[in-house]
Amino acid sequence: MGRAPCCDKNGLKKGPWTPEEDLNLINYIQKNGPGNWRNLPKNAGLQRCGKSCRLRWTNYLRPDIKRGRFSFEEEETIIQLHSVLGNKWSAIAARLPGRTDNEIKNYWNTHIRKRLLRMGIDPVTHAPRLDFLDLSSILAANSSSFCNPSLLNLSSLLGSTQPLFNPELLRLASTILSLNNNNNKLDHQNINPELFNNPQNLQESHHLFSNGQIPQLVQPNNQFLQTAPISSEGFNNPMLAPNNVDNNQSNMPKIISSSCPILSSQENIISQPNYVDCRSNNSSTSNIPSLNIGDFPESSYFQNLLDSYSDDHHEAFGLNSVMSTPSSSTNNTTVNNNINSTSSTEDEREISYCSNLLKFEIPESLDINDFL
DNA sequence: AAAACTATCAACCGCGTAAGT
DNA sequence: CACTTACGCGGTTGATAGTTT
Repeated sequence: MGRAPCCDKNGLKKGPWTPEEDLNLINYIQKNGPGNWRNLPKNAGLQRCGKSCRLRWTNYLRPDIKRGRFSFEEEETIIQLHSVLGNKWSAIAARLPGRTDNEIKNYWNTHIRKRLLRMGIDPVTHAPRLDFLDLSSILAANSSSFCNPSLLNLSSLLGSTQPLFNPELLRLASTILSLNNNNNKLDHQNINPELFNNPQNLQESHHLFSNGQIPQLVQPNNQFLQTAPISSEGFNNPMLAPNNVDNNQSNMPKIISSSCPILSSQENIISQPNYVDCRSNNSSTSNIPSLNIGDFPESSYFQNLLDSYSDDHHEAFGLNSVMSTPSSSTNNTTVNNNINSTSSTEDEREISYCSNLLKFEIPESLDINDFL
């Protein structure tokens, strides 16, 4: 069955609305209320298609529309909801009072999507993607820093806009570690467990485990990445290593700390309930939690990062809170002390996701040419 | 100063579907 | 039940403002 045209388009105006047209539409809707869009233009004396009138009203003229920059909380809410709902812009907009689906869609495509790509996160699946990264440009731009044998802060290496749980960077870190290890084995005690919380990094870092055994992980799609049993020798497994280690006992590059405001717990170690609890001092396999990320069928890597953060912060950003209390997200200002929710710049927001996750100390013997 | 390029966002288009006849 | 109509949604376009060269 052919679709009926929404209106007769002959002689109807298109393009940007004039102030007079806006006034006509506002006046008419104030008197008669919205609805019956097909007849509205004729009744309101507008040479417009009803669809155009509806769009103008719902996206621009409606009195309850909130205009201006999206707050950090709104942005976080959008990301979380998108990880669950996908491109259901109207559903997302329903949870963001004052924001229209069109506005959210535009903001997603022009800001959030690009940021996620820079972070190495697939904006569709919210899963880490190595192929989205242009690591060569990053390295080239910072090669002078690499050649400096002194302390290298990865944050400065990446510039202020580069996030630090970028999977490619984690892979680079893994490579640095492996290249500089004379025994081609890791000194597990110096490894930030977050390095392995990314399933892809974990998969690619399989050779880094001295015993070749990697904890079992379940991806969001519930497929097992690694099924090898976990060694009972906890110290051979970086995910289970105690955190009271001596960072000075090796000439390995040292991952000094993890202090990402979103990701880290007060213990400076990732609390990632859906993965391995790195805080455990007990190396027994019996204490390894079930690594199932299936609480939400469409949960994502990023989702879990955010949720892990929220677990430690009174569910300030938990998915449940977002889903159940549409307006709470915009009112919540307790999320993070490091995040200025209203005045943060684009770069600051990105940094807030993951700043200072990793800091590396690069030994003098390391040759940057190996990476270029 | 001007051309070229990029980012933004309002508006349009076509499709799916609920509601009406 | 079949058909028609209207609405709402998501993808896309294009005008314009801003930035870079």
